[in-house]
Amino acid sequence: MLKYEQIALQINTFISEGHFQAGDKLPSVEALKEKYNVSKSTIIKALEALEKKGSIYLARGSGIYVRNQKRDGYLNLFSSSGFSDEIVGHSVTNHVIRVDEVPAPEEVRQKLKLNEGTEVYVLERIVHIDGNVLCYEKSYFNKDIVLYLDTSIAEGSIFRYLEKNLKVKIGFSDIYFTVDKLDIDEASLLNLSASDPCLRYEQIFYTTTGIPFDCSQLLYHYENAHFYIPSQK
Amino acid sequence: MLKYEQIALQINTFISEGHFQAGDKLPSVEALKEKYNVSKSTIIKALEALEKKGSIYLARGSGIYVRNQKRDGYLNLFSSSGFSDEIVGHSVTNHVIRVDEVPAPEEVRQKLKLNEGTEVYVLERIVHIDGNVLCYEKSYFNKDIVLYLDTSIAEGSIFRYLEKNLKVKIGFSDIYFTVDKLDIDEASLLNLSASDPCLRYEQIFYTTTGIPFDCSQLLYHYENAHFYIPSQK
DNA sequence: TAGTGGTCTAGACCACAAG
DNA sequence: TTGTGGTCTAGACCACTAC
Repeated sequence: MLKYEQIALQINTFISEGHFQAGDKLPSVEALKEKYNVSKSTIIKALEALEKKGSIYLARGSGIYVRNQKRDGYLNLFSSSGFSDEIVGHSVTNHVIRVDEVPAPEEVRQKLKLNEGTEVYVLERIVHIDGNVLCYEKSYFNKDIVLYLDTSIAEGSIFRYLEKNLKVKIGFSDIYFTVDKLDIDEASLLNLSASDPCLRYEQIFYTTTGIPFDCSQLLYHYENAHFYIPSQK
Repeated sequence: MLKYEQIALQINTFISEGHFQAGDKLPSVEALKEKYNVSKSTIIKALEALEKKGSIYLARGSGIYVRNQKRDGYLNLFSSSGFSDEIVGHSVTNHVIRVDEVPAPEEVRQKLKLNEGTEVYVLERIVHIDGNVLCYEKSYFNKDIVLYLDTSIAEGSIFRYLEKNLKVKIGFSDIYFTVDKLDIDEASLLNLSASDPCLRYEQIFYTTTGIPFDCSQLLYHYENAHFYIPSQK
């Protein structure tokens, strides 16, 4: 683990353990630099990582402050590679509907940049949070990257599996979403009624080298899903 | 303007002028460093800014590549301080319903950290995009920061006015949203029907020194509003 | 193994907030 | 004016990709 990551982690842990209130001032860069025995740039790099996550804000000429904590139960769309890591203190369970290997549909082929006839993994599952339906998810995976997938893996955190077991390096993603009405079939999956609202959410994940390997479509339950984005100018 | 900002701007302009396709490789850090006559760190800082915006991605050991361009008409929630700057090639117009000075409601007082009885500006307006209703917006402004506001200002870009005229330094913001059904009054504002879907969106803006000065509630039209987030691991 | 991005340092200098 | 965050440099060394 890199120096700046370690420092960021330590400071973050210290904050989330409740040693600071929102608005509290942290030690100055100079002080932190001496505490951790590293150069100024390294401290700043660590602090910028925390700022990006929404934990703190850096006020030039003034100091380093703890930011408001996000509302409980809100999904942070910022650092989003799956839910499981995000919602601390809530139980997330996945109910797998199916895992299959099928020829990639036209639309998926384009998004994953695959040739005609290429097979992909399809995964359908329902995600529950604290026993309530959070969303229905349909994902397609490029088999060149996601070498293997089965139901028991899909019941857990796929991204953790990809990183730890398959050594996939997840780089970035594109998120697109819009609000819509549910059709009858979709409604039954979410225990809702036809024409109820939903968030239609699409996310395409790329490796660090820019290969798209996961194209997912999600339907979020309008009463159970809430979102948060820490944004910066 | 800072060196790294200038470089970032130049590279970005070059890309958006269409000199590159998605996936194209940019010159190496070494080459850029010589081209712009700056140190390596400065180039990297510029590139990281572009990466954050979603224009490029940096692949260690491989190179710098142009990222897919976002879908047309999608609002980029990442760098979001108002719409006007975001949606290039689309006409955005604001129809102001009212601008008033009122005692801050309880909820607003908490979010803007104001004392009881403090007056705030309220602004209500409808935002149109290419002639269609995009959203209804109700904003409250801290009068200590937003010293003056009137209808003609609210018809334009408030954030540009705040930065240029009032020298407000916008730092960061918290975004919260959820999907919901419209009630009758809300529906009529958006030219929709009661119980149609909508995106209920709230954003609290802070100055660079952490003072909350704008607390806005928006209702997005479910057929006309689409969103995009370039996300990174 | 060559080339590319990324980390880290030490230190000069700048820009802003707050007293 | 003081202290604090932020930019920028030059250069050593590291980690990864792709051949």
